[in-house]
Amino acid sequence: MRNNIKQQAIFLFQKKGFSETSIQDIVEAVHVTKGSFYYYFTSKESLLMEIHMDYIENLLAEQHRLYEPTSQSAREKLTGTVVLLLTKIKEDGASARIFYREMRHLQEAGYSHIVERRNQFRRQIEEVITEGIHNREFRQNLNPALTTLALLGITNWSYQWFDPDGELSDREAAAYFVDLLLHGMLPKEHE
Amino acid sequence: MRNNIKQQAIFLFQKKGFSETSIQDIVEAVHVTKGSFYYYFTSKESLLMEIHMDYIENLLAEQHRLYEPTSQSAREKLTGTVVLLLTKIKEDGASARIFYREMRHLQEAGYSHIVERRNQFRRQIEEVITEGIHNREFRQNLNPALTTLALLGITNWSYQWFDPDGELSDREAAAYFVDLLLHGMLPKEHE
Amino acid sequence: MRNNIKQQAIFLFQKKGFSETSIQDIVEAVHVTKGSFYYYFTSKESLLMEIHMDYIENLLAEQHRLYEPTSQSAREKLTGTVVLLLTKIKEDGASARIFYREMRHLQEAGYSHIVERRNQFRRQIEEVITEGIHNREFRQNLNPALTTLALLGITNWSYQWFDPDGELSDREAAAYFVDLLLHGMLPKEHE
Amino acid sequence: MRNNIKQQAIFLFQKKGFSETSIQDIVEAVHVTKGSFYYYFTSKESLLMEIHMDYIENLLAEQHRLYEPTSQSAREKLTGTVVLLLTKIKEDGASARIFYREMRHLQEAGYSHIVERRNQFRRQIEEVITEGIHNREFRQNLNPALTTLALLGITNWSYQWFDPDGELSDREAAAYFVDLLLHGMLPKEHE
DNA sequence: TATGAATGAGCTTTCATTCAT
DNA sequence: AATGAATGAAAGCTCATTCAT
Repeated sequence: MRNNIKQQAIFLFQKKGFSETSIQDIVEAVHVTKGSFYYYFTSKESLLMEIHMDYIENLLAEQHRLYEPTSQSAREKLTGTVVLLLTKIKEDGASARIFYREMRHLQEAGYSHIVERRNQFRRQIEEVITEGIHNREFRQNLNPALTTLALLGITNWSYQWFDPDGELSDREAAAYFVDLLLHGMLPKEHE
Repeated sequence: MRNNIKQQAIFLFQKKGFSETSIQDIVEAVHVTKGSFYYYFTSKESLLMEIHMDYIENLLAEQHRLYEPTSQSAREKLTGTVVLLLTKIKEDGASARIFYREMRHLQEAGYSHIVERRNQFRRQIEEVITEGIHNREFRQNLNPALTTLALLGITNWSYQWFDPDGELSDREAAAYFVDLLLHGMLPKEHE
Repeated sequence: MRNNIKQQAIFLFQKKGFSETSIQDIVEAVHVTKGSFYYYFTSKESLLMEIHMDYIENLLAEQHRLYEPTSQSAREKLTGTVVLLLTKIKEDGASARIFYREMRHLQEAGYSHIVERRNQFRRQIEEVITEGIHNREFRQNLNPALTTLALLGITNWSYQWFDPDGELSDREAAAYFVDLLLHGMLPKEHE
Repeated sequence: MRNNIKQQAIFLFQKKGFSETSIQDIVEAVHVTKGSFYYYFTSKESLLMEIHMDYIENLLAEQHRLYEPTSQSAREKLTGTVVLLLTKIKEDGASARIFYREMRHLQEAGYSHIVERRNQFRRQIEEVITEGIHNREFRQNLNPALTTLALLGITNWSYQWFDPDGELSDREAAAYFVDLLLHGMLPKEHE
């Protein structure tokens, strides 16, 4: 039940937006009464918070799993990150879209917490890039912070156009973006 | 007056969101009455539409001006595009954020129109890239559509973190992103 | 309209209690819509506050008028006070009952204000009694504070049983209570 | 358990009011579940009725014990009554305050019953006064009904200001009020 | 050109109560 | 004896919009 409500809410928040989705909308979709909703959740906003928490904690856990093996090169980790983010769209696209759009409806305390976790995710990517620079896997004059923001821009923007049922698969898109990021748009000198 | 209302609305929509901003909020900010608002605008949504139209039409006009001179290389046009988009944040940040966040509140007719104009902007970037491939300015196996989406991802995501009053200027950020897109992250072979 | 709402609210609050009276109840009695209510009052509680303010300010004004003439004896002032309070029941009984019963529904700020004004009314009665003791109009071992509380107890309790349409008039009740307070229940010594 | 619930309810009803106290509030205070509440009480209102019954029956019993000994003078009985009522504040203040404030939430049948018992208490005081008049303990032109209401006003109003932990004890307050009622405020003639 | 009164639909939330277990 | 899930009605309040002036 609790989970049922959450799933329907994710679907509706993503489709119509948090403010535009009423508790009525949610309980109608789940075929229960408003009373039931408030038996399981203390407020509409606490439901949103829970959705945010589920999403970011899961993402951080996957990032942790990805970066753990010390044997991997920075380049492999970076590729893994892009794949992770694009794959998430297929599986968790609705949650992700909510995450990047409805955060402002959280109240101060929850908001700060989510921002902190979100920054953590970003900083860990920055570290991988810094590592790659030291390794000489990447070029020396890269700016890790800006490069991370570029990477996140590319992947997060995908939530606006990527169609999991379209011709282009998540892995193909990820592969293309990694290649673009690594090699750039210019022809190789010997071409 | 009309313009006054629009400016305050842009500020409030950006700060609090479209749904969270009431007509009351707007008219209080402008120091007029609700009646006045409805003298100038037929609905809250038509005001939003107008804000969207102003933004996209202005953007398309600037794109037109940028791409017109046939003497320019694809690379120069691309650089210009990134600079244009990042510069807009400083000057028009609020409108831009509304544009990418509140579009869903437009009703069908307006929505489609905006989407069409937005696609037009995107396709014209695609064309520049295609041109550059033919020119051999860019490498031959670039995917113009995906590359454009990467470029838009990087620039549009900037609205989430770019601080016009921060240390990094809009031009510096643009320069870095263009360089990253063109050369990629890997070291040059002879390095 | 504003006043109309207030009058009906006073009637309903007195009859059913503040919490038990819904905005719906009030607007139905006035034959307007809920929207109208909130056009005139910012909240149910602010309406209650206004009722309290009207009541206590009016009472203090009447007390002021009563105590002003310096020619009057303490005894006359005291008589006037009892008459004032009992007369108010006939004219303002509903407001009075609300005043002594629903104060706790005011929020902190308003509550403190009302308490302060209420104490002021009480202290001014105390002063009259103190004055009468110095004058030797009253006996020397009276406790002004407790005597005032006794007087207020007698009059305020009247709101529980006094029927303005009954056989006993307000003036008769007042006369009796003044006499009782002044002379007590015991027979005179020479009786 | 049953009693536990009742005690907590008395505390909460007195502190927050009947309507403002939810079943949830009560069961949380007792550390049981809502289901348990309804195992012991049929409704919130029946709990209130029971509190009222406990209070008034106890009060009547104490009055009975007080008035029984035929040897006592009317004056002694009256003094006993005032002491009884003021002492009750210290011991049963919460119940008393509920009694005089929340009666209106009882439904018709229970309400009438309580009113009847309450009147009985009042009438028995009236009888003592009537007795005292016949005895010539009190002056001949006393009105027993109004005098009783004055006495009840003084004592019941005490629930609004009397602080059992303050400097003034219940017995001292009672003594003062009895003295005031018996002798009045005026100086003795030979003073 | 501008106002202010009025509306009605809808919102989030609370709560006494029921009932199968 | 006690629980916890579920309900439905109603609460206070907000808000885009209308319209006579």
